[in-house]
Amino acid sequence: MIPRRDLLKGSSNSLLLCLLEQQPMYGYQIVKELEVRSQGYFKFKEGTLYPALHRLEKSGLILGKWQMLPNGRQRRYYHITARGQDKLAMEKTQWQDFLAAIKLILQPEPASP
Amino acid sequence: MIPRRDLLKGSSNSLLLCLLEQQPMYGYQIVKELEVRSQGYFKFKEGTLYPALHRLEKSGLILGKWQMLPNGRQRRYYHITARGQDKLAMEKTQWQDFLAAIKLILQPEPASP
DNA sequence: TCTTTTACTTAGACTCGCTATGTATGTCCA
DNA sequence: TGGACATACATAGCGAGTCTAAGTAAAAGA
Repeated sequence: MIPRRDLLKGSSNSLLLCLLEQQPMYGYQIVKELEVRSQGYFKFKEGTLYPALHRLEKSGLILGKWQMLPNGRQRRYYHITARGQDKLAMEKTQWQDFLAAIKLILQPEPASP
Repeated sequence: MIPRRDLLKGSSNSLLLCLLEQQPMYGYQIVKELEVRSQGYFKFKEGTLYPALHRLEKSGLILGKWQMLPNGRQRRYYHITARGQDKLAMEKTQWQDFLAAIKLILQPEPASP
């Protein structure tokens, strides 16, 4: 199985919002979580993930909060915002529309009788 | 319905190969055909389509042949090659894998008992 | 101590879809 | 005849987003 990660373009935002809707997470955790849940398919690179998170935060769709761990280390936990939830709902719909359009090409409808 | 054409990235090659597998077509026809079949969803721009066709031809996946019309005009008909058919079969599989991975994120599997 | 893992950041390359423009001809209608 | 519109292909340059690659830093484990 060869993952086609270029298919990701345009979907990564939705994936991230979707994860963060389920619970707040930090970057490194997101990478691991995506990999585990997709059974190894998604392996976000840092160069993909962090800029994406920064973009989402800048757009007000997520909010990052630094959190201090007992051992003194810091993690940046991202929470989805209300705007982010609206956006996610919209993107899910758009994703369905896209799939439907693709299906029409791959399996052309027979002409109506 | 707002088409999310950026989802197209990485899928346009497959779409084109898929169309051309069904029958040889020329550029302008492809644009129209995609729009009709997808019920208006896909509206390839020239700046998307023609470079894509050139790339596919350069990779040996399709083959363009100029054809003279009775009225003296020329059209470039593209045919899928054997390599193109192999590639398409592979991309369909990869597309399924991608969908499966997405689904795992959107609808997390319940933990096994 | 040394390696691996955790954790975040960013610069630069590359791909690919888009806008915009150019060329040229055919068709339809007034 | 002239103008508008559809047909038909091409490409330069922009922009968005993913990747490679490198840097920083500290905890955990061998």
